[in-house]
Amino acid sequence: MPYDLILQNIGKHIHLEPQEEARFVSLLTSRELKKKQFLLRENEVCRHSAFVIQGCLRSYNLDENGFEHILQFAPTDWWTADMYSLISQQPGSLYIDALEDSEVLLLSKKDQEQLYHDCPKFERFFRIITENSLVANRRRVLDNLSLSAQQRYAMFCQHYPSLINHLPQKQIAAYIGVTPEFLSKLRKEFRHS
Amino acid sequence: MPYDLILQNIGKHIHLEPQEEARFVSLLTSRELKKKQFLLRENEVCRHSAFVIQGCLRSYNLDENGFEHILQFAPTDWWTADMYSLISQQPGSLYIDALEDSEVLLLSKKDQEQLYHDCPKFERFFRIITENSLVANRRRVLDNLSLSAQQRYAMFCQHYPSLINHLPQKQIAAYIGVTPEFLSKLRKEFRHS
DNA sequence: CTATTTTCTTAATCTACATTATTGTTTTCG
DNA sequence: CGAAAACAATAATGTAGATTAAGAAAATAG
Repeated sequence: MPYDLILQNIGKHIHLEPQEEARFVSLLTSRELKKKQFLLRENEVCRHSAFVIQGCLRSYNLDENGFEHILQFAPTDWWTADMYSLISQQPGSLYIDALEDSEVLLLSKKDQEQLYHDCPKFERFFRIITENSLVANRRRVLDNLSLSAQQRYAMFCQHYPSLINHLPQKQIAAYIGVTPEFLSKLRKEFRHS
Repeated sequence: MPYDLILQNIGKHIHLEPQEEARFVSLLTSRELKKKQFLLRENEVCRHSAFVIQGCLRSYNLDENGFEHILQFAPTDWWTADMYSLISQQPGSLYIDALEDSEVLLLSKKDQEQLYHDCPKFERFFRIITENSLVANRRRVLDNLSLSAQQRYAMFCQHYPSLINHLPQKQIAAYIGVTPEFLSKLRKEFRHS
């Protein structure tokens, strides 16, 4: 069964009894995504938290010129959602799609809130991973304000070594905030230093 | 008593019984900060969550050239902390200081976790405000990637109208990620359009 | 109230990064 | 497999925003 990974993921922060595990997995639905297939589009309402058990997703928006800007990569063992839309149940601005053939487990907002109510441990779990995500995003805000493109690329390599050889460079460029052409230049300098 | 504001702040998301309110406020300590006085410095361990009841704080870091980059303004009715340091209890990279004479209420990490344990409602409260902060920070990451300085300034004016006339421009520049000189130029264009 | 410090404006010059264009390479897929 | 599409490298040119400098205005302190 494909639930080992998500139960392990939760187990990093809270301990679940067998019947709590059973209850939890009973709420999950599975969904396969082919490469480039969308889990969510701009202006849709996000109704689920998604946990990646295979493959890799990304969430991004489009600017007024149609360029993509990547908010998050979600490889295996990561959670993803348009948090603004999920919380407010208003149309969001994010696209979420698959960078390769992938599989996700979905937990609906309604079930998630019911879980919080029935078993506060789950609220603790999501409180903790939300805190961790907040720390990472605050770090990224400050990095974008205080580091050069060269330094941001170095940080990315350091922080996500497994993604570097896995993702097309243009995706990394759209994450650190430079054009693919400029990243190509940066990498050349990198090699010679 | 100066606890009305913080109880109201909490009351926006959860309902507390009188004895829960009493328990909560008994854990708070108050601290006054003169303008420019620090609540936290780089390399210190952050041991408290802070709630501003008077004045305005800011959290920022220094880049390799000694320039300040502002992560957050915390006016009256806002929470602030170095979340990375608070969670990990490792030395952090943030400075937190007062932009004007201010007063904060402090809740220690230990007491906060005890509260979570004794009364899950508090965990819900902090889960919710952490989610809201995450949404705001993700929005800011994408704005920094996809908007021009002009547009980021316009967003700031729209999102924090009360801060615009309250803060020195150089602080706003250090928040949106431009030099004060360039912001001055932007504002001139703004006026003539 | 005055002196000092901090903040704001303006303008000239500079640079990190964007844009555009071209060519070569790799991946995808029928 | 072979054709098409996506990706990457390189280089010439363009520009948003940085840097430097200097003076004016405002806030602060003594």
